[in-house]
Parts: sequence; C-alpha cells; structure tokens
Amino acid sequence: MFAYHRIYRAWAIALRRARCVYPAQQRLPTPRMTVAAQTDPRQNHLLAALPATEWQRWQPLLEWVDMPLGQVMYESGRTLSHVYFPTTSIVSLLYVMEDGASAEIAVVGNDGLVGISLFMGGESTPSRAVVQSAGQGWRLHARAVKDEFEQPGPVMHLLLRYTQALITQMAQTAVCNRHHALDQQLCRWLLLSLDRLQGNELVMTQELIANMLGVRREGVTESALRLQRLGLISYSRGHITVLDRPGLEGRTCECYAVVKKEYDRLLPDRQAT
Amino acid sequence: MFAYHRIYRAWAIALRRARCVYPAQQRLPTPRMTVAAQTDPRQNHLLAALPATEWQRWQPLLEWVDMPLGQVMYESGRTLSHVYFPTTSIVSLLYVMEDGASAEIAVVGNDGLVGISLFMGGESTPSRAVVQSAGQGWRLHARAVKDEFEQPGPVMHLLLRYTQALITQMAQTAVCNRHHALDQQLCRWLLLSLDRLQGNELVMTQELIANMLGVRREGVTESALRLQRLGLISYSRGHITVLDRPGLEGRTCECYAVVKKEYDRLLPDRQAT
DNA sequence: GCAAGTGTGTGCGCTGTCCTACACAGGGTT
DNA sequence: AACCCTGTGTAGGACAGCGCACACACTTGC
Repeated sequence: MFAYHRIYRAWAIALRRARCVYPAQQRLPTPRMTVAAQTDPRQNHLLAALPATEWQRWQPLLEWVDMPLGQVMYESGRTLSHVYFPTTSIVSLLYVMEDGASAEIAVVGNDGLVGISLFMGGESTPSRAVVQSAGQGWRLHARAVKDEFEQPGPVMHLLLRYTQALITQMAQTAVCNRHHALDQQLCRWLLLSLDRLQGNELVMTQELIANMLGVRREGVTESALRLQRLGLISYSRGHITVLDRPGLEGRTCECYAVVKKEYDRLLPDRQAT
Repeated sequence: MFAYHRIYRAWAIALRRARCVYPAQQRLPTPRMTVAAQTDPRQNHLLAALPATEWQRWQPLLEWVDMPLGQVMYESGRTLSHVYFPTTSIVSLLYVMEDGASAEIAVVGNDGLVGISLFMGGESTPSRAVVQSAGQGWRLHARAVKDEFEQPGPVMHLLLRYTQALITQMAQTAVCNRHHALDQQLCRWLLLSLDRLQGNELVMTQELIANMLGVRREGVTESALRLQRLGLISYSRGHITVLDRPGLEGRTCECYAVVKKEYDRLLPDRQAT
C-alpha cells in the first residue's frame, strides 16, 4: 500500500532531522553567534504596527529567541507557552497525518505571529509549527498576550485582522491544492517564502519543500528544474536563488496575488523599520 | 486548454441557477410557507450557547430569514450587512477562481455563523457564501454583532472559539484536498453536511457536490455509485439518503474525525434546545 | 584520499482524475 | 401521449503525480 511509503518518507525525514537538523540547533551556542545579531523586534510587521503606547508596554516583555531550522514551535494539540514574532525566520504551519504524510497549511514570517490559538481561546490546534527557514524572532509570554488581547483596542484589532489574513492564506492553500499544478504551487511557495525574508536566497532542500507542499521530492525536482531552465531560479544543494522574481509571479497561480492583496488590505500599517 | 471547459462548467451551473435555483427563491412567497415554520433560533448551537443575559439582549434583535438553495449570502470582497445563524440550512464557503472553477473552503450549518469577517475586522473576505441546502436561519445586524463583540466577555470568546473551529475545518480541507481520494472526500462531505441537518436525507445534485468539492461531476457519479453499491447511501435525482452512517465514517479519511473532535472541544456548550 | 552520508537527477509503470462525448431515464409540461 | 429538461451512468484517450529503483555529485569526517 502507498501508505507505507509515506510512513517511510516521513521516517526518513525524521531520522535525518534527528541527525542533521536538530544537531544544528545544539550546534548553535558556538562562538559569536549567541548574542551577536539580535534583530530589531520591529522588523516584525505586527510589532511595528503597534501604536507607541502599546509598544512601550510590550518592549520590556519581549524575549529574543533563536529559531533554528526544524525547531518545532508547537506540536499538534499542545498548549503554547509563548507567542512568537519571527523577524528573520519563517515558520510553517503544517498538518501531519496519521500515516506521516504532511501538508503545509500556512506560512508565517516577519509579517505575523505563531500561536493565534492562544488568544483565539482554543489554546491549541491540531497542527504543528516548524521553523522552515532558520532565523530569529521575539516571543511574548502567553499570559501577557492574553492580557493585552482582553482589552478591546488596537492590539486586539490588529491581532484579529492578522488572523483573518491567515485564514485567507489557509483558504487559498486549500483551493490551490485542489486545482493548481505543482509548478504553479512551487512558484507560489517560493514567492510566499521570499516575501518573508530579506534577500533573494532561500536555504531549503527539495525534500523539505516537498514535505511542505505535500508532494513527492521527485516532483519538486522536476518542477525546480523547469524553473531553472527558464532562468527563474538557480538551485544548488539546498540553496535556491531567485533570479527573476517577476518571472515567478507570472508563472504562479492567482492564489499568490489574492493572498498578498488580502494581507496588504488587512495589514496596511506594517512598516519596514 | 482545460481552462475553457472549466469556464463552460461554471457557465453551465450559472445558467442552470439562473433558471432553476434563483426562481426557487422567488417562488417562495407562496401560500403557507411564508410564516409557517419559523425555526427556533436556538436550534443554532452558537445562539443556544449564549448565556441567559446575552440571549435576552439578542433575542429581540434576531430576524428570521428564509435561505433558499443557491442564495448567495455574501460575495467575494463585498461587505456584509448581517451575520447569519443558520438553523435548518447549510451554507458553503467557497472560493471561485478566475477561470470559474470553484472549491469549498468550509461549511456552516446550525453549528455556526456566516460572516466572521465582520467581527474579525476585515469586513469582507475573498470568498463567497452560498446556501448549499435550503432551510432557514436568523440574522443579526452587523452593527449589533460588532457592538456585542467589542465588549470582552462570553460573546467574544464564543465567537472566537467558533472562528478557531472554522479555521481547523479550513486547514483540514486543505490537507484533504492534497492527500485524499475522491471517495474519502465525498464521505467526509456527506458526513459534514449530515451533521448539520436533522434526518438522514440530503437534497443535493451530484453536479452541485462536484462544484463544492472542486471536482468533475462524473467523478462524483462514480464515487457515489461505489458508495451505493456498498449499501452506504441511496441516490436518486438529487436526493441522497444515508443508509449506513457508521459505514461512511469508516470509509472517510481522518479529516472528518479531526474536525469533529475539534468542534466538540472548542464548542462543548452547544445544546440541542 | 576514502568512506559515508546527503542532495539531486532520471526512468518506468501505475493509478486517479480530467476532458470529451454520448446514452438514457425519471419527472414535469403541454 | 409525446415532449423536453434535468440528473445520472458510461467509455476512452490524455496526463499529472505517485511509488519505486537507481545513478551520481558534492560535502564532510576520518
């Protein structure tokens, strides 16, 4: 049965992670990395959009965190202790099925936060959040977020508008999964990731992309090759460089534009610091 | 190109609706139907879950509405005037693509409400809400909902928890679209619809189901035939009778159970009046 | 330098769904 | 009774993505 191979694929990933990804996390407390490049919290657009009063209240409560590749921010059904605001990292919200197959539901970068279920009242969700691109972020204790959220005002409205944007992204993912070809989805995915990073390079193996998109690794290879032959990207052992962004935008499906437009509409006040 | 046929399919539906579905809506102000069977608003679980104080405030504001098959509750990008609480009807949230193809994002029945974007702050969403199974409901003016929501308290938390449940449903739809076979999805869809209705019969053509699931009508025919041969359902010109509900549950994917469990977890206080 | 491990490219057969086209039957209308 | 329309069943070719099995290149560690 096909299921066994899904299990195998998931296992393979898990094993590799156990050896490769997680060690990377422990490898981190090396020389200069530790304190070196604390990013400005206001690189996160949500934090940047906070009014001055709220920002002053929040600032001392924020705690810098490093977010290494593969780190699980929360596990399906588990309650979170913090809400995370990525600045230079990207987090994937994905659902892992019983047979080990997975699919990305949404992606969060410096445009948002991880852990909406905390203020939505559910405390947990049946999904998993994994760092998809290593970087940094800031976190706020769950208690603090809830307290802030309970007071009707700009914070609550900001968080709710962000949640609605996230809902749009999830809905569009559903539609895209149903109707669009892998090529288009890959373009969409690359663009979504690119928007949440600075620069035009992603550190990401095809295997991981396949897991996010919920397809085979070989499929990603073929799609990526097509994009490469068209001169849109250049690929090499876990490093993707986007050469022609407009080209990607022309090749993706409408889903990308719909989501982007909705984010811009709902969260207009995000400023690059 | 395939796109043309998608357009054709969508057109065919549109044309049929123009002749068949919408007239049904105008046909309604006939003899006894008008006032006859006003359903109890508290058949809607959200309304039923309101504490006594809130319920007394809301009750006089609720307005009974008939919801005929095919009625568009809101259109992509349009602001809603009311929030709707279905009692005996089912509403599909679906996204219609540029080429006319569509896919269901979530389904709302007597377990929820239509129009979360009103209190989430976005005012609109890039999706469409269509009555998928004719019935009735109650509505509340947008202003009233927002006012209630602004006061931190049980109403706000109830609505937010419902929103989170809806998010889970959307996420699971995305996963299901990616990984599961049409047979399983059809089972899931039937069960989701069944849960939101009384009785074991659905009034629904295969063509409409296909539109909701975002697949071809022929695919639904084949799947439905398989289910019929197994004795799980019985089908006849737009009337589906579920004969063996446990059988359906055994044949569907895990998605159904995940969503149901999450609804039960987040909205435990829903009572059948 | 060699070995082991990791990331990527390739080919082949299979299955599910799509696209197309058409047959047919139940129900309502005239 | 004859008719039309809608809803359902069927079939065949095309194709995308899957499952599988390998080959190979680059990197890292010994």
